[in-house]
Amino acid sequence: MRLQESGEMYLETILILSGKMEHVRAIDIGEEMGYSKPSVSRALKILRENSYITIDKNGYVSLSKTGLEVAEKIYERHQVLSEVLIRLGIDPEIAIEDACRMEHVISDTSFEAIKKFINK
Amino acid sequence: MRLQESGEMYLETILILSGKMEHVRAIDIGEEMGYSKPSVSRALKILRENSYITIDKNGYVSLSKTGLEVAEKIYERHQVLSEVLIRLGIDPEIAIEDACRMEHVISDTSFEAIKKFINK
DNA sequence: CCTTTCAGTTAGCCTGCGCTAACTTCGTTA
DNA sequence: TAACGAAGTTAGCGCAGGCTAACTGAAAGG
Repeated sequence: MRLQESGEMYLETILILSGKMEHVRAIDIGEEMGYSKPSVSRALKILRENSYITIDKNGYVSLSKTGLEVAEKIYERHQVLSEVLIRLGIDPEIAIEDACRMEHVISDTSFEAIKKFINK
Repeated sequence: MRLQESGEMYLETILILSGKMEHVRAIDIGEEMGYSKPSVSRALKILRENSYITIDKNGYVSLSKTGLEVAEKIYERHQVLSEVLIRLGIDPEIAIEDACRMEHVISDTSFEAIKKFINK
């Protein structure tokens, strides 16, 4: 199952929250993303059914191997793209917003080229 | 009415086709974009209701002032972003595909910064 | 111990935007 | 003139992914 932009955002959010708190629950994800509980509940169900995450009996959400791979890939893009835009002189707030949308639409090829470019 | 990515693509396509042919019809747009006639018909109806285009009695589609502004804005982004990616060494085919998705998600601010960057 | 609160789920709605099937309309051609 | 083909429209489906309302179940407090 091919993950949509929405699914990628959930995985990235889970990764980020995992760095901030011991246990990540659906409610935390909803608060972070500004979504309602049912929206999160359904999204997590789909991610779980496709083995991107696991949810234990306490409701704690963890990324699976593939989920982590996706989340890290998107998060790296987020970081690198923000960095590029900020270096071009854009206000960090706007840069981050734009990076957040661009991170889902760029091909691996283009992203690698951009990354290589800023690393020199 | 805030235009979605889909609406922007239709306007951009109309602009491009206007440069290639005398009169642009719904069927031409559908062929160019790979969409069915009903999809195009409905999209054009919405664009017409929101005054982005006009359609004369022959079925010839024209961009209105605002429609043309949007189309040119998107088309410029398309050109500039493709150019940037190609300069980074990316295969033109991939560069164009990526530009085609990025053109809808970048803020004016970031786009202007990127444009300024490649112009020197 | 009962009640409240919090987290999560289920049911079902809405919008955007693809699609097919089937109809209309009109111009060309046998 | 009858029929065919091309273009456009209407009706209605499907999926993604938001939402609210309302339910369940467990923990916590008076």
